[in-house]
Amino acid sequence: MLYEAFEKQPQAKKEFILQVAIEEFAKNGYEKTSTDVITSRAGISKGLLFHYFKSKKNLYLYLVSYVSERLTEKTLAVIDHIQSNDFFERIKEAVLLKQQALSPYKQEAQFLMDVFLHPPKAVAAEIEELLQQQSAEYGAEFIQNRLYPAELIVEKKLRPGMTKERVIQMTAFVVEQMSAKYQLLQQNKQYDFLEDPGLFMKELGDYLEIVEHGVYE
Amino acid sequence: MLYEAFEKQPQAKKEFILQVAIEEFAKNGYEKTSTDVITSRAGISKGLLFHYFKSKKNLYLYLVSYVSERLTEKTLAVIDHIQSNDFFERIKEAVLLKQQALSPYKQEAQFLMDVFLHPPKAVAAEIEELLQQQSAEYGAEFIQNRLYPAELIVEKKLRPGMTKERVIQMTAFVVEQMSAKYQLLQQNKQYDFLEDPGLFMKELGDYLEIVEHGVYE
DNA sequence: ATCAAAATTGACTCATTAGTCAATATCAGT
DNA sequence: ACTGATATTGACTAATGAGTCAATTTTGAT
Repeated sequence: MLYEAFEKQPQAKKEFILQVAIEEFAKNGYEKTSTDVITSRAGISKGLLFHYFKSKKNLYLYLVSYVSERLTEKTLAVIDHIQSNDFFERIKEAVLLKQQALSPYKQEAQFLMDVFLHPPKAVAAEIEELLQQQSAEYGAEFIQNRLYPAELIVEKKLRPGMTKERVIQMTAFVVEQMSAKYQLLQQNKQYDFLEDPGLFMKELGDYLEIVEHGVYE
Repeated sequence: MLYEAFEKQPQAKKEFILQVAIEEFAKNGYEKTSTDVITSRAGISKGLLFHYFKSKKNLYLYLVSYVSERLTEKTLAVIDHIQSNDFFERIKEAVLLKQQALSPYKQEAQFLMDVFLHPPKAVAAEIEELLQQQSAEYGAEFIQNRLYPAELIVEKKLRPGMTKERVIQMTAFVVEQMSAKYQLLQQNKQYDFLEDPGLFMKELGDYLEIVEHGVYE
């Protein structure tokens, strides 16, 4: 078993160590995070951390996997509670629900977003592989289809030349880029959109309304 | 005069040193760039670099200023060559022209984009200030108005409830986020959109077409 | 209580890096 | 050629950080 020394520790201790590590990586990024700081904050010796994980890189990859799994779980749990049966309403509802569900996991969300946006060169290849595997395992395609269900797009109302694929592509683009944009604002502490999704949802709503009118009729 | 020891060097030498530094910072980011590598590649001693710039931070800020000025210049030069008188056509033309104009300055473009996207904490405050000042000096507002000229939006054709401001906001959002997205692809060497703007322009065109239909009539 | 295995420590190594400074080389004016 | 000023060097310092390991503590079985 990989990391068996670590895994056999009591759950509370494991979680505390991971939490500290996530905080540090989220705050400083991979390179600038010091294992000395992690160990002293977590109240364990340096030797022990390396006994558990062998290397900083392994610790980081473990965290990526751990956080990704947890957040995917939360996202999945939320996705079935969506009520709306209109394509665009549904997306707004989904974004809002997801935001709410993830609001207790701000550091984790920030950590993961950072992994995607600035994968440290030292671990880029391994991360790619790991996320690929995990997105297969957890059915990223399935989630995508729940989030942007093609069958809710009213084909007959589409403008000539417009396709469902293009609708989905543009909508996903808007949602993803908006998330990234506000993530950046949040990282620079200019806005906390997990606390108050108002501004974010307003801008998203404005854009989606334009998209809706842009693809239909 | 700031950095007078450096400024009084022959132009060619100055440019070579700056070029090397830009390359290194663009490739590695602020933290992971080593002054040892810069000096050895530039063929000068370490002491000399610090004689010129006092600190790594100063060198970085100097580069931000230098690159930002040069690229803004190039952008300004291009902006008057735009022919199109349709709001959306004009934007596509502008993006393409700008892309072409900046294609000999790939490293610089990447460096600057990186400064915006991941400002190193150690210099974040100074950068903010510097860019603020420079955007005032070089008339960022002016450029913005040339790129997204409100007077080319046909007010009478706008849907009820739609405003010119919202059109501009959404259009700018799409253009900026597309640039950021492809910048990231380029950084990960998955696509070179300065060499071949085809894919980029296709996606941008698709989106802008939806926006156009979304705001008019 | 004893003892072997496992957990844990923290001082140490080795590599790296920003920044310094005394020594040396170059140059300009006489 | 001489000299003072300026340009340039590169070995050195001090700090930091990943990873190691011999020594110590804890644990659990008998």
